Amino acid sequence: MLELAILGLLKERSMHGYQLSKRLTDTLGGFWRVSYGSLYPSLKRLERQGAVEQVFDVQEVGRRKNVYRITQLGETMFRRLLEEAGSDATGEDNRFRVRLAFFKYLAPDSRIRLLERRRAFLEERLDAITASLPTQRDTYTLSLVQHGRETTEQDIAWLNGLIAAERRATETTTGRTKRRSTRTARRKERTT
Amino acid sequence: MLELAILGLLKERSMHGYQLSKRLTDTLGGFWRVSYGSLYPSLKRLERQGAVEQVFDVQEVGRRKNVYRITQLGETMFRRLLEEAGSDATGEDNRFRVRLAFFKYLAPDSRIRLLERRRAFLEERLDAITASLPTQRDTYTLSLVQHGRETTEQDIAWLNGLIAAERRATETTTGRTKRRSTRTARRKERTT
DNA sequence: GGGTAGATATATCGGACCGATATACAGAAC
DNA sequence: GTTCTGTATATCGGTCCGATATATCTACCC
Repeated sequence: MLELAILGLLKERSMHGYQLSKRLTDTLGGFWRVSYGSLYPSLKRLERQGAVEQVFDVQEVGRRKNVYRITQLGETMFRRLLEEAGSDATGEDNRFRVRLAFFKYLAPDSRIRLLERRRAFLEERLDAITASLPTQRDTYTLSLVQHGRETTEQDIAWLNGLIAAERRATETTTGRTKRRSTRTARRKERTT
Repeated sequence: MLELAILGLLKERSMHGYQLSKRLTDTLGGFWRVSYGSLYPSLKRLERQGAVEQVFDVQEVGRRKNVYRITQLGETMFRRLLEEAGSDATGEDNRFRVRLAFFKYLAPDSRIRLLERRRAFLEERLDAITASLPTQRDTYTLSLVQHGRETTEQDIAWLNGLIAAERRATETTTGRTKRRSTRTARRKERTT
């Protein structure tokens, strides 16, 4: 995940570790502050693999700053990691966030596929939460689970918005080719 | 974190690993499904430390099931871990969820203190998010960050509810003992 | 009986990531 | 001048994850 994030950020412009860390906490909306204990080793690993390389600015004399630039191999790695079907929609929530942050590099249909898988995952989580609700006898765990339910519902609503927008964009593009087809009725087909 | 969770669950009743895993995903509202790759080693570690011990049920003959019971030492450890001011309100979100799940074992004033620290942390996060909003030029990261902002706001509102409820409970209790003293003015005294 | 499918149950390995900690230099504040 | 805050890199021990392997129990069908 970290490798994907680093490569994705370095695609935009070359940076050093400290900057990467800041940009990362920014684009991830405050969740997941990367630890330097993972960032710097990861950066070195990527350099060893030839995915990134150091940029030596002649201007900079005094202060030590390890500025990295993404290589061709790094670009390829980035594509592979981004496309990879892995446990991205599933599993830890930040996994999905990182992928979403680099959605612009993904093909529209891949985007929709990923969003839908994420939604399916969250709907499963929602079902599990709802099922576990009546078993909560403790005030605090009850509140915790209820709040979790609401948050999950809002996450799903947000995803629905993203999916709809993505479809609209696709439709407009294809619509330019094949005129009429203002159909928006989509089949929900919940696998329950 | 896992140790705290295990001990807290074993306080209610003795269980084996598989049961612990299920109960944990339940009480945590679907976030954080513990991996067996951390659960079983953790259980062994706790046994080695004398915090838990195996229960041998004579009835059970066939199937191997390692049922664990919390010991006196384990109870002490649980107290320590729960009380511990560590990076609980701060840092990873599940840390806080686990603590909240065992709030009933915490003194009311400790509860309020923890909730307020959590709120302060989330407010800082909210500020950071708001500050980073105008820098987002990408549609997707913008949406991501905006959604993060809303989620954080709702988290804070939820915390406010919990804090209010906690205060109401405290007030009623102390009111019964020492009549007047509707003092609610709290000194924030941020240790910055 | 035989087959197999799915839930229950434990275990381990390599590696990703964290949290704490140390170090050092820059610029501003006073 | 000194002190404080922000920038910057580095490393260590340890927790936790994800994949994988294995075995048993229950339930169902043929």
